[in-house]
Amino acid sequence: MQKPRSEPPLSRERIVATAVELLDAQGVDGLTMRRLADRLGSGVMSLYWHVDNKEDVFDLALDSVLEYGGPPQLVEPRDWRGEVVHMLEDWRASMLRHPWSASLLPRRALGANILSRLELLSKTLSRAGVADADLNVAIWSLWNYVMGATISRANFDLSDDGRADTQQRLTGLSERYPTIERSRLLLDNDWDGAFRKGLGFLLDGLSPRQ
Amino acid sequence: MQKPRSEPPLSRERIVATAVELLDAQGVDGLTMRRLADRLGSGVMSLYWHVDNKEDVFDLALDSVLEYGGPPQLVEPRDWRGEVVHMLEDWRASMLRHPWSASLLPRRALGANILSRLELLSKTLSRAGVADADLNVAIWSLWNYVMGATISRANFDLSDDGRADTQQRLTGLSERYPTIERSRLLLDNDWDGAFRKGLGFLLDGLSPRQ
DNA sequence: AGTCGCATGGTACGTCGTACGAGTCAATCG
DNA sequence: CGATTGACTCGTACGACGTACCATGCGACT
Repeated sequence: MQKPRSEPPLSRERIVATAVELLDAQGVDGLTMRRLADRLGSGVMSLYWHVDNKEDVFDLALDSVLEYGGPPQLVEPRDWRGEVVHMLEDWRASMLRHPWSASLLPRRALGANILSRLELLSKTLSRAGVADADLNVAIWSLWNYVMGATISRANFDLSDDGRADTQQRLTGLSERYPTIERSRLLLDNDWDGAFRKGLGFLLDGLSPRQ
Repeated sequence: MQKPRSEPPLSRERIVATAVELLDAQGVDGLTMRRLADRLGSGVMSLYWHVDNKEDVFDLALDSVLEYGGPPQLVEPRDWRGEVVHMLEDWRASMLRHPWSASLLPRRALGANILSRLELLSKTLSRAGVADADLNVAIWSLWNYVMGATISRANFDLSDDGRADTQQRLTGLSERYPTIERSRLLLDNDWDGAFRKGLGFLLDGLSPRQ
């Protein structure tokens, strides 16, 4: 008589993967150690052999979601703008696939995958001829832009339940915020286009002057 | 024999103000309904008469910290760039005075004070001659930049306890992230300067073309 | 056979958010 | 004047949480 052979043994990787599943399904508040253990078919305290504490799980889950595969071969290696845009759009897409990551990131330290992306960004801009004095500013500006855009967007996804809500809240406020209303700022759904266009403007500003 | 006359009556305002104090002192996880009630000299459940639940407290505290007094009289009314910069720097400063706000913002809906700032931004850019088609993109780009910059900065404040930590972690990683190391990206402390400079680049990119 | 590491998980403690309902007190009404 | 009402306060209690502590099982090595 052996165990139902249902579950492979616990491991850090399996825990993290399952945590990501749970976060995707239930959001930040939906992840509890008990639920996580349930899904893994293990006892709660067994997790603590592989993981320091719940914060650790958050850190690992977040970093695991931010891996970058690198630019596609299609891109000309000299096309620094294309490389930067590709990496940043991939970054944003990764986070939007897991909206909880946006609300988690502000409280967590920089994981390995974030540092890799920053390193790549740094190298690319440097090769593109951005002056050393401007390099850090450029990197932070791009990073900030992506972070802000992603967080705003993810936030809207969460707080809108089906748009009708916002629609209503806004018409109630339209006389107090006329310009917002007129420009339909909060109803414009073309997030991807806006992201790309704004990124373009930012890169325009950052480009080495001729 | 009367009560020690120590505490004024409960009110929504007093609750929010005390919540902000507590958040300032103890951070996001330091705010509990019990501690809040203690500080107010009241019973825990009394809070629930004035406030829906803990989430509500977070929302109110956040919005209360983001009020904007408007630009100083010194600024030429035609100086749209100055106005925008002033408002955005004030925004950033307000949030950095209360670092918990940065980690709270990503999960909350837009409060009245945030909408006011967006409205002001919108109006100013519109008057400055930004094309209608670019207006939303411009607003979001600026908002995103400020959000990202502030969140990153607040996060560093929290996670660095005294810098020595980061210093050490980084020297361990210097061979893996050479460009970051070389540019001293994570050790450069001139956050304010970087913010202003990056904002300048962004505004350059957004400025109406001549 | 005995020992030792890795790995698992049951029990229990302290803390949390908050539902429920009983209590106080001033203003209002018959 | 007593009765009623509404605004407000709060003690108790419940279920869920993170995790400290400790007992147990298991394969490898002596």
